[in-house]
Amino acid sequence: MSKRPDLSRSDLVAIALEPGIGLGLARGDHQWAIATPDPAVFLREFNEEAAPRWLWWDRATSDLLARSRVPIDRCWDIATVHRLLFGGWRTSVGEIWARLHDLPLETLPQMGQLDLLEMPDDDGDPSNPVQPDGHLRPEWINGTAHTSADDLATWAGLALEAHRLQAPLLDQLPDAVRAHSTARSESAAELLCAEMAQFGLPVNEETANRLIAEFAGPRATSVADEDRIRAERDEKVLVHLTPRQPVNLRNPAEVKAMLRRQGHDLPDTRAWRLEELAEADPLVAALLRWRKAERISTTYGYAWLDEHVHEGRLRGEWTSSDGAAGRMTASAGLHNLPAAMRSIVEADEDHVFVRADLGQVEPRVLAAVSGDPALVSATLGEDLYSPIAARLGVTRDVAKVAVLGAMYGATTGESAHALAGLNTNYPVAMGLLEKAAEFGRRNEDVFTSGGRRVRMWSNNPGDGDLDRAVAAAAARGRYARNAIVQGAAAEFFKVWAITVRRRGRSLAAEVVLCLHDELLVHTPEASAEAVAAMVRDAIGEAAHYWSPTAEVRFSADVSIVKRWSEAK
DNA sequence: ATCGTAGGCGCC
DNA sequence: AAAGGGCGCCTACGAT
Repeated sequence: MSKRPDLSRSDLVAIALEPGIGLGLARGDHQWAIATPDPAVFLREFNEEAAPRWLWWDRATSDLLARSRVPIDRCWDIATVHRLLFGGWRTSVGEIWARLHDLPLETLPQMGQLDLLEMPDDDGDPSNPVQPDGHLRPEWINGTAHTSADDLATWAGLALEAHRLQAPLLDQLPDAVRAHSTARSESAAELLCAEMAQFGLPVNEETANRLIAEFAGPRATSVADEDRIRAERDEKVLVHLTPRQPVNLRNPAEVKAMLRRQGHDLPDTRAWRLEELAEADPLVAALLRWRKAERISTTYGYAWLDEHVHEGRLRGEWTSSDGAAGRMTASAGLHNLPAAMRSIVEADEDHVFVRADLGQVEPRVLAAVSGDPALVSATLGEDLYSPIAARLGVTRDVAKVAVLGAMYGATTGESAHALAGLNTNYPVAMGLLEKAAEFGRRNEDVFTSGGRRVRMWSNNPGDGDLDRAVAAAAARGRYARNAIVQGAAAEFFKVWAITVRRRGRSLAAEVVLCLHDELLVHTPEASAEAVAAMVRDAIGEAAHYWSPTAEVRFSADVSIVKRWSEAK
């Protein structure tokens, strides 16, 4: 193993890092072991010199890179690409290796279980990362076996081998070129997720405390105090009951019974059903107000603040493709913070947010992935629904509902009539959706335009009830119909996000939030205008890289704000 | 006690 | 306008 690798930009170079130990690299048939307490320093140097495409096993490396802020743009994350290829999301390095080598999953060594008594005696040489049965050794996967830079070089070498087996699987997909490009963009998005988790979302804690107090009352000083605050909140609803009686408002069945006694016979007590009754019945109005307050105090109250907000940063876990169709997910309320609380998200001193959200992204994505000429031409203007409405001879609202209904699988209501018009005027797009739905009903996996496998699920084999089987098939049809659009939109969005991440670096701009079609970029005030222009320009760049149909137009609302809640 | 599920609601 | 797709997270409750 030589000391100093000679890398070039076109190379694919596998890396494995372990702080305190060093850095292992592998390229072609060569491996390099560099013993150093701070491997990121070396990696940063190599990256500046040559910027090859870095290859690594999984999120563990992304997390290390995010922590040491190594500015990497081009990468390949084996676990992320595995999720693209196989669908689903629960996976591990051990399972990935096994599937790439056609090893039985039943014999997969269990991580973290010290079955000392059952240790087989023909376990082989523990310094070899590969067991005699072909599986990877758990201590190598969880890193406890990485005790030297040489070990890291070996581990990087295995990542290279995994890539050699993985890349050809992308070639088997209908659009191999596109699938490879998705593999690269999804890998970079995974790195972005590690960085967002690390950086956190800027929050003004003072504002947060004040707002929570407004919605949920003061911070409880004791358990008894907490009970008192809850009882007071409940009382505002119960006071409307005649005769007065105790009702557990947190139990939907009791609430339903309470409403029935009040003369409202409802199948459930969901807010949209209650809203139309609220005007006439003060009890219902009070119940809706109660639910909002209860929501904030239980989910986004002081406990949430204490757990997830520290030193002005809200931090949660980010995953780049956990969603069924490959959407990003985030914990700690980052994706579902109530609108009423978004004013707590505030840029640092001398900083602002550039906030941008893609307009009508899903129907535009449908146009791109189907190539339907009529739908493509509808994307050319600012508003996509107006030309559709004109073509169908309906109002814009009806056209919108119909298009959304077609993508979500709606079967009833006002949109049903307009749906027929969609079928005759946009047969290519509607045909693609129907084809996906048919796959879903038949319980066959579907693929996004970028090549992501979206897994279907089977019925309970023991459950022979025909109605339920039919209902399940219909549900899979709606699911598949939506997944090919939602999933492709997620892929396009991620390309946009990583483009902004890359181009924002020289402007000190940091992507701090991704929300399906919306980006929040934390930016020094001085470069705000430049970042806003870049974010806008990045849409075209992302579309050029991603879009299967070049003519489709995408656009975004971009604004410069101090707080997330501002502007739109 | 601990787990999974259902109803509910927040967001897209 | 209709109530269709996705996610995370809360409480209550029944099964284990």
